[in-house]
Amino acid sequence: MTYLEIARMADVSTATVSRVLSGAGAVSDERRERVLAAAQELSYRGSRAARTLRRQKADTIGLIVSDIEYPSVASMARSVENAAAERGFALNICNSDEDLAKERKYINLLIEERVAGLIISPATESYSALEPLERAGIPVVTLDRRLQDARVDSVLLDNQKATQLLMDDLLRHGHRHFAAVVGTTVATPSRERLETMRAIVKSVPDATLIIAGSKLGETIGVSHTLETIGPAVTALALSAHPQPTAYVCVNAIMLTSVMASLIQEGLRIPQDVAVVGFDDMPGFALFQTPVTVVAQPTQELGRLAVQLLFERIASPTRPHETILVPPTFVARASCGHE
Amino acid sequence: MTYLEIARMADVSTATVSRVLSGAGAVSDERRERVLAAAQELSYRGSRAARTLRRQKADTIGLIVSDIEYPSVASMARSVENAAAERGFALNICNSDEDLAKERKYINLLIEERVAGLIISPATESYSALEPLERAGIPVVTLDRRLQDARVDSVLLDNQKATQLLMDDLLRHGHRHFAAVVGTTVATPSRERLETMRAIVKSVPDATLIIAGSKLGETIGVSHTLETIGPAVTALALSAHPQPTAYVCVNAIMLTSVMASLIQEGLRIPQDVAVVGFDDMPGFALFQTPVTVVAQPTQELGRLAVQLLFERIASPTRPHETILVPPTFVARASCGHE
DNA sequence: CTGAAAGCGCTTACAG
DNA sequence: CTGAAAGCGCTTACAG
Repeated sequence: MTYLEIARMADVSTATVSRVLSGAGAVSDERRERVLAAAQELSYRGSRAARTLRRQKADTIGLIVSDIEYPSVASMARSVENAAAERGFALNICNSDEDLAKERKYINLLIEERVAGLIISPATESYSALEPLERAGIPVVTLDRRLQDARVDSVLLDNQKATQLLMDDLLRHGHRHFAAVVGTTVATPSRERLETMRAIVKSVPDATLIIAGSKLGETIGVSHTLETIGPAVTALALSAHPQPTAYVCVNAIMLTSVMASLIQEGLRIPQDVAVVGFDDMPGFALFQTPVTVVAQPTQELGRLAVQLLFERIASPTRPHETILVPPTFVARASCGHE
Repeated sequence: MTYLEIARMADVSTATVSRVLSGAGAVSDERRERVLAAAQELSYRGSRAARTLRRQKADTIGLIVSDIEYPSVASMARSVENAAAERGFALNICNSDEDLAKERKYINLLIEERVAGLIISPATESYSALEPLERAGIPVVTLDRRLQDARVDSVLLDNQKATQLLMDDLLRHGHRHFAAVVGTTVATPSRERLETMRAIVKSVPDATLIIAGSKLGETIGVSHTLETIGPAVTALALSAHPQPTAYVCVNAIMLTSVMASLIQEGLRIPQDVAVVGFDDMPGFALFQTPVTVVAQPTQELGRLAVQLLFERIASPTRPHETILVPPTFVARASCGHE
């Protein structure tokens, strides 16, 4: 099961075995054959740990996401996995649940794994959480999010544009009173989308905006979010003056929960209130009121993140880059009355 | 960054450092303090590769699923991750896409990682794919699926019971002509559900059953499945004699796709046809026709799989166990007319 | 193109 | 409770 056994069987040195099996270094055809035959014969199975220890670097990249249960996150993760596999790299996926302590734990784990690089949707926009990675010399790309200071490469949706698309449509449908349904506003998507909404609302006479979100850490887990966010948002919004007529939801799960609560309150969509959101989801087209959303090109986001990461690995000193990916507006019925 | 540096700073041996930091072996309080202080001071970060190489076993377990983009799969994976983390184990998640070659590749990868155990939803029910794991001495639990011969521990839904619940309801609603919407029938859930449907249909006079599935390997990826399965199933079913009035779908994505196609064909649900399925999904309650399903307790399935795996690790020779978890019937509107 | 040899950072009998 | 020393399975300058 080790190079030594193969070396003996093939009557070569372990160095030669390594050169053949790792694909690095020139070996004569004749010896190569013998090594390959011996490896086959012994049904040799390598030790990634030995290789990693010796090279001080694993053939693995890390991926820290908020929660892979979210459909768009799962889609990005699949895309990252495929792109990593194409390059011969394994992928280590971790869920932070927007929890800084968990994020720190997983960052430490991945450093101890000596991953060749890390793609992360950081729980905050502060660089400090990522500092240990820099000290460990591990390249980082942020996905779906970015940092306040551009000290890493980033790939994310053009949130400003996406929000604009949604708001334009709602304004065109006559809406003036908005509710922003967000989770933590410490992370990029919610913060950027909320900021854009604020700016737009400010520019429209008599328009209002309330923030109907959850406290940090309250939206842990899809099923929990599904249960809690709708009732919380609905209670807040229905007691506001003026009451919002348009709900803009930061993701598909929150949207589903909010819509269910509004319907339960007896409100009709879109006659009484509009409900739109970011992220498409299978089934949104089949809802009793089909859901208008801006969709993220999740596959492309994942692919670009991997591409950027490997470019960074290849040239560690190149200037940092931020790629903003354009959203797709999917007009269905939930955006409101004329 | 290594034990040697800590050992020097704390004026102890590397053996003592190891005993303190790995938590194994008795060390005097005084020395323990010194080691901990030195590790802190040097902001020490361990090498999992070194530990794994030395112990010939990683503090990691593997999880091979069909496709984590499926909502119920993601939910199980999260549950497995949490249960593994509780025991101090990292988790390595791989997607096989029901592809035997990919599955083999990932099994090899996890063997080379020297994982302490593997939880897998195998792409077939044959034991042979798992044989390399036995040779490598890696304990295995199958999740959501089982093998033809009970040579491993298994945790899965009670598919017979689940199918019975769905079929009883449809029969009560007057349906006699059924379409089974399945993916590959090589894997457990589809096979067991289909078999149960066959048996039930056989026992009801004049009842018919058609299999409206996809060829093996055709259902790769959620978005692809979503696009292709509905049209394929609809085309087949609408040309059948007699035409099915009830569609039983093996998972939430297929159900969504089939429902969309049927509606597009002008059929009303449930007045013209009933559509029910396995696996609940966020939003099913908000569909224009809310969807009747049997839900899987995905969290429990994941938790039980980890529990079984660690019991197997602790006692490798105990008899194999298969846990059948009961389904939950969620009656909504799509199950049909009276 | 080839091999001898050192060494990556841990753990673990073994002896005391 | 403690330390010296071997060794897990690879890779990689180095010398030829």
